[in-house]
Amino acid sequence: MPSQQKFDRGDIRRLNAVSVLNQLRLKGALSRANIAFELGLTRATVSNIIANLIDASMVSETEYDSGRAGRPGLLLNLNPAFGAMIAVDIDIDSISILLTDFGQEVLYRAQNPIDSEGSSEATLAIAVSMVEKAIQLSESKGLQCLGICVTWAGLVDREEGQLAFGPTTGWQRVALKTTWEKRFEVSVYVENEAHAGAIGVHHFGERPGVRNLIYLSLGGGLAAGVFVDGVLLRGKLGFAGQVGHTSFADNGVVCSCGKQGCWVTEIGAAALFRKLSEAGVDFPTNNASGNGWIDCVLNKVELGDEVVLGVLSEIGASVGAGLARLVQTFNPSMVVVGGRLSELLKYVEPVIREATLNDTLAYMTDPLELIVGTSGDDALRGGIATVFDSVMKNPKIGEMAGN
Amino acid sequence: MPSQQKFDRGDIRRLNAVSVLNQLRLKGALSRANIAFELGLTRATVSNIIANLIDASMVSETEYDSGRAGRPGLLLNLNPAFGAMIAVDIDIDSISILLTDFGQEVLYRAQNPIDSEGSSEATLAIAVSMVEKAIQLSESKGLQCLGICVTWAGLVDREEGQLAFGPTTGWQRVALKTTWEKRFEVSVYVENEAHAGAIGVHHFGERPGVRNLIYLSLGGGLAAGVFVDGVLLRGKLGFAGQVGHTSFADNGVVCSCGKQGCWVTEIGAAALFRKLSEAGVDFPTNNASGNGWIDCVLNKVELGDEVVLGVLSEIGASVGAGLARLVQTFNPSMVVVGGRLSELLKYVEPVIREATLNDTLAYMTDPLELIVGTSGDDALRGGIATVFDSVMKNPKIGEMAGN
DNA sequence: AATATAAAGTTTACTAAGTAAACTAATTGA
DNA sequence: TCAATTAGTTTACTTAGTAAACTTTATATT
Repeated sequence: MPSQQKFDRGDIRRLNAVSVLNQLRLKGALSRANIAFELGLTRATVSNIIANLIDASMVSETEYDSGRAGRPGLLLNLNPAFGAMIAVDIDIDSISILLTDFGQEVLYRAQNPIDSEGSSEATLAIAVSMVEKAIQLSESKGLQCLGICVTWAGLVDREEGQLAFGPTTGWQRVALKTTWEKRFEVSVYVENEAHAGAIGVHHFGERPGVRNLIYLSLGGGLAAGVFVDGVLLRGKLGFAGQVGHTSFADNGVVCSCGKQGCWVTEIGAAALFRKLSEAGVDFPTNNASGNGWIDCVLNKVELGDEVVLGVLSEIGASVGAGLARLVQTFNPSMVVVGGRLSELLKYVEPVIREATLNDTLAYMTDPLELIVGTSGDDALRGGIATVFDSVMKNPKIGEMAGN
Repeated sequence: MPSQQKFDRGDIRRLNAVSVLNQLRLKGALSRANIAFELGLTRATVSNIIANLIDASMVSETEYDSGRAGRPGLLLNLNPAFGAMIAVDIDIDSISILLTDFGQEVLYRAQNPIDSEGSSEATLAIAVSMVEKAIQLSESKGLQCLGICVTWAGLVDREEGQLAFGPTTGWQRVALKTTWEKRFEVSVYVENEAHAGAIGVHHFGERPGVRNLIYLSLGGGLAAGVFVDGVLLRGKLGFAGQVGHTSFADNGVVCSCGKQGCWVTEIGAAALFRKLSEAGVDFPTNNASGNGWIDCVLNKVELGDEVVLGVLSEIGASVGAGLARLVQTFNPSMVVVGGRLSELLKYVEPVIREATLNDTLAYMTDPLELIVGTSGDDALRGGIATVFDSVMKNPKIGEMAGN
């Protein structure tokens, strides 16, 4: 099968409708004429497409765009009332959920702790109850749920909709998509946490639509989501970006994966925990498998604790050295370090930057935008973006008129 | 600007015409009905497109496809007489050229030595005379030249059509596209050698069109060309795949790039040269910067020289260790090791395979196809493919009727 | 040998989704 | 007040598909 098969007239309408929705997503309120200008379509065509989208209640007219000479344009927006979208992130010791409307405004946000050693059944039961609550809430606002995206830091089989393998939890082949789709009667998507984080930054970050982006998710685990020429790198089985388990230190620590000296063993949460202990820093060590101790360390950093900053600098240098490899490999325009540990590492951002540039051919990084530390919601936002994209790419024009 | 702008009716015809040409490229002689079945178009539509392509003389009818019940189909092929395509590869100590017709049959192949320390002017003068000869030859066969692709192991600025920086030669900003386009009056493309090699394998290799492929070009330098979901990874500036200069050995040799312990210093030609010397192997050491000595080593390997095989095994282990990082990063279905040194390394292919799998999560490589050693023409073939693709993607239907 | 069946390619009528250009509507500014 | 300007709609047209009937040319069967 070649890379692309045939195209027919339906494709052109569908693709143009997606382009229109994408404009509204990226730029907010726009008139038909604005959109026509941006896309190079005629006003007639855009009017036509918009009529369909309004019929489908995906787009709504809001206010007039006055202030200029000439007839004022009628501004259009994604219709918030079209429905609700849900993202769930299952982390090592907590589950987070985010509910937004179709206009991508947050309606609800919650986080519940889970037992980091718990079974997949126990964990998923909590997730289910959180989703139920979110769906109730959206229905109470008259919004039907458009889809649910679950993100998770492990290998994900998107087609089967299952968690294929979790390096930290040990979970294997945990089915989710089919079960939840039956239960909630909406489309369910499963994504790798780093991939979702990259999607979140790509969709909602400082440069929406940035075409060449490396997103590093650094917490208990370590993985990357990479956008290449505007497309998320997935690989043959969808497991691309497992950079945490690439060898890094010659005489490193034995990793959970069985190998020795993986990058994650030098910069992941376990590495921080180990190095802080070695440095004699006083912090709660009773629950190493959770994330609770990180708050304490964060506190110390904010107070300018030199010893902790020293440890972070050491880790930052290793973050940069590894990033350099990725930069040489991908030649991105932007690198974002996210995940729980990025909240700490942003205090040693210069170290990371220097280590990265130091190990990179100068030509590669001309210029390179490096951001350390994000909102912490990257994966959740990426989950929302995933639901949004799949709704957007399948507008079902005509089918859901008067819905 | 969003990832894709508008689509109009012209696009659909153009894209379908490309799909048709792609079928003919991949599968050779096909009838209109065959193509219609493969692409899911109607026979009427394919007939229509084919009429255009025959008008443009890109496609020709050859023989009848009898043997079945029913009216026999008229088999179609890419029309060799449509024109000639030229690929030039500028290597460290030689220039190679390949001339094919539009049916991708080789018409001429040549190789000339160059002074590996020579100036860019001197080198390009030789390249120009080789191209002139090839063009003369194609014109003597009544073929007009459709394009020239020049490949080169260094950073390439495709848009400007210049060699931006050559790590081995030290060349900087050597303009080529504009000069040659003026001189030869045809389109000229410039490509990085590893990218071209990947294109060559993707286009002409054992799995044409393989969607997730890592191609490693291993010679004096070391770089990768990577296909991700069917698309060649280029990166922001087009410099993606510079994996040779990623740090690899903790206490490694100082590299030509100024850093220490780059992967290329452990597995590139210089590494082989160094390790053979250390092992006391007797081979011509008078011209380390060229490739002449490799033939001698190849000879020894073919005779089963244990010491040389030992050195190669050592290098093979490092090749595999580095490949593992790339496999973890890209999750490919196929890895091909090409370039001059691959002719030697194929004798230690099991070592490379084991080292690769040993450092890779098992889930990633289920299965992984690894090929070490190629025809040696990967970049040239990729150059031909580049010219072909650009002609194919811009069929100029109607414009060149009766050409 | 005559006829049925099968498949390839063409023709015809139709349709969807663009475009261009004219038209109508609603503002600002001289 | 009225010209200029811009937004959105309407109309006539074009392109490139589809479906289905038709023609052509083969093989298979009686």
